[in-house]
Amino acid sequence: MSKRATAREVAAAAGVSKWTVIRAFTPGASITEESRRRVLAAAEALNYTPNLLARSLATNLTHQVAVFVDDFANPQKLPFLEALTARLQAEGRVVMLININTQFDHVRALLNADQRQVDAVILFGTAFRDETLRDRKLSKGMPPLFVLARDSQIEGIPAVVCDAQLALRDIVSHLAGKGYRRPGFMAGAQVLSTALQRKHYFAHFWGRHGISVSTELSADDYSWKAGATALHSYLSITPPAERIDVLMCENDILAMGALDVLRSDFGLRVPEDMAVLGFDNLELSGTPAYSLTTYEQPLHAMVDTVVAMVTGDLESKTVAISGQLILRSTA
Amino acid sequence: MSKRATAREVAAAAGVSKWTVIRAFTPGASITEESRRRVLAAAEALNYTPNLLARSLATNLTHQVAVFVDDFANPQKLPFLEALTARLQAEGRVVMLININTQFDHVRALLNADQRQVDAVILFGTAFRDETLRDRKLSKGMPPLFVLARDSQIEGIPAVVCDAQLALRDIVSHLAGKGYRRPGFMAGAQVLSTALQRKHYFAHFWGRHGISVSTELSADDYSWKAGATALHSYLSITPPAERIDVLMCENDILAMGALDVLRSDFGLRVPEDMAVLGFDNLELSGTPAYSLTTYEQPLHAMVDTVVAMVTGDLESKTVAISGQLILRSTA
DNA sequence: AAAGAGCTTGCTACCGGTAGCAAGCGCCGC
DNA sequence: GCGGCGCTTGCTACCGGTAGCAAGCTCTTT
Repeated sequence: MSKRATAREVAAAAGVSKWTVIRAFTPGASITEESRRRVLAAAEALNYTPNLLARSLATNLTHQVAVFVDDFANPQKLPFLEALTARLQAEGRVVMLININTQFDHVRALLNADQRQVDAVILFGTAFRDETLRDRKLSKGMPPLFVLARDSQIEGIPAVVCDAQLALRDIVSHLAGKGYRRPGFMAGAQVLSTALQRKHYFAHFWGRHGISVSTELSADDYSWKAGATALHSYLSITPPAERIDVLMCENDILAMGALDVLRSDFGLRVPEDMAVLGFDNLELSGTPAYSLTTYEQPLHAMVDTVVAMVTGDLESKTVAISGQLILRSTA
Repeated sequence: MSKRATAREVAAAAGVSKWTVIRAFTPGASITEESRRRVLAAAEALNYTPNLLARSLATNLTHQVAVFVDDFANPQKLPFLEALTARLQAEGRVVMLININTQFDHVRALLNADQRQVDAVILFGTAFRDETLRDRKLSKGMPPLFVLARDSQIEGIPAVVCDAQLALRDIVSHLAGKGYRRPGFMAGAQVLSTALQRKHYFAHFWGRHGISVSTELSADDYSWKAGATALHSYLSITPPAERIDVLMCENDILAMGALDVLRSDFGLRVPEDMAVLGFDNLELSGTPAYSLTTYEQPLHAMVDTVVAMVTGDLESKTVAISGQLILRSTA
């Protein structure tokens, strides 16, 4: 396992200077066809390819984009990651996947991403406090930040989200039309802003119908178990007559937990005894086992948009894109 | 947004040479406490942190590990990615997530990873042909390769897998004990080696009971839909009397598709009319809606092992780790 | 034939670190 | 008072590219 060949070595083999070698690998550079052929032949023989590390150091461009994720429980992350990596790779970028957790928090991750000179950071669905950035860090040339699939709580940091206002308007309008009158909301983790947005508009549009949303459940995190636990305790302490007749869950994973508790633990019928809605449209939400009414985020449009901002093809400012209500049997 | 401070600038501010600045940031370097304090104070003021790109170029060590993934349909990828990123980050490494697809194949991905000088490449559950590496690429100092959660088909490339032999021994022994006698196997994509291993041992251990596995279904990929479609066509063309009495699916996602078709489309009882098993133990496999009997891969042990190989704390050679049979109600 | 335009090539300087040599310095013992 | 040891510091050279200037060359134009 010998070391990689360098431009200098190729130059020696081809009988030119190393700068001519570089030019053979630089599109649009000034070089004769003859020289280029000789260099490429030598490069082929020596198995030379340019060292991108050295290039990045010199150009101050790594073509690497850091993606921060702090919640791997929601399967919805996977199709997003697939689309993000595919789109960025198509644009010649590569994803650095950073797991934000208690050992490796936002500050440390940002510092690391900056030291590695990434071209941009995408905060994918991860909560981010204002204080974090006040950590005297934003001051010096941090890479540009973008928030994906969650609202940006920070002035000047653009976000690309599913339009919660349109989504909840459609949802509430559908539910009100169906005759539901006692709505409840289940949020994942209270502090997060997306929860606030969805919850906010849910309450807002019910308010237009003269109905207030007084029941707010909160799950510990975004997982089946958390959704199941939250609804289980609600049903345990609330007599049937006082229960809500429709439950809007912040996402599908929570909704699935809620559905299983309703059907299996309490033997209730959905949607007759209680209707349930989710948000995301996971593959498994469409199965007969769940058949969950939900709202599909415009995944590809969101990813395309944030990638365009990263590459500079689109002005970087907060954008909300409309998704689609998916009617199934739970509401 | 000014540029990052460099060691040279900090040196000027602290009144020392840039090498002394470097030493203040190098653990164990020879420097007086006095100098270190002055340098760190200046660095703090200028918000200096070492540029890891430049360091990588000089040391030939990037502390970046490329992870190749070519199938984002299986939710099982997510907990693995979570553990992988967390463990590698704890070891001071960072994950470069590469999406292998038709636009960006293994050869291109390897070339790119090599040009970026990653310290290692982890092929996570991705199929890899011998020819790919014969692409006159392995010759020159490619980063070391490791295969995770799939067998290595290539001599000299270590793999970290769940022990299929033990797993299928336990599974078949359980099924035979329960009285099943007409086993069938559903594979995801025929060419992949893990499928071959699991299928191989499934047939092997049934053979010990004098029973041969003649029914082999194959799904187009690893998704709920593919599993559902495959079983649907089987049930459609096979009269009840000739059907298998237990179906082993290569993973949980396929098994879920199969379960929904059995129960919802054909109104059959599980496990009375046909038992079903999966492999992976997804979070949703444990829900009342599925309650799937499955086999849990030793996720953390596998991740710890491959990370130890990457960091050099463990000899790099193929390892199979035993998992655990999870008995639920489908078998 | 001379001059100028335009392409090609090599060069210096630089990106921001690391490695390891050698000089400077303080301190000790003899 | 001098030699020697050991720590600290600065230095040169280098990692493998990029940027942009300037010299060399060809070819055209007058």
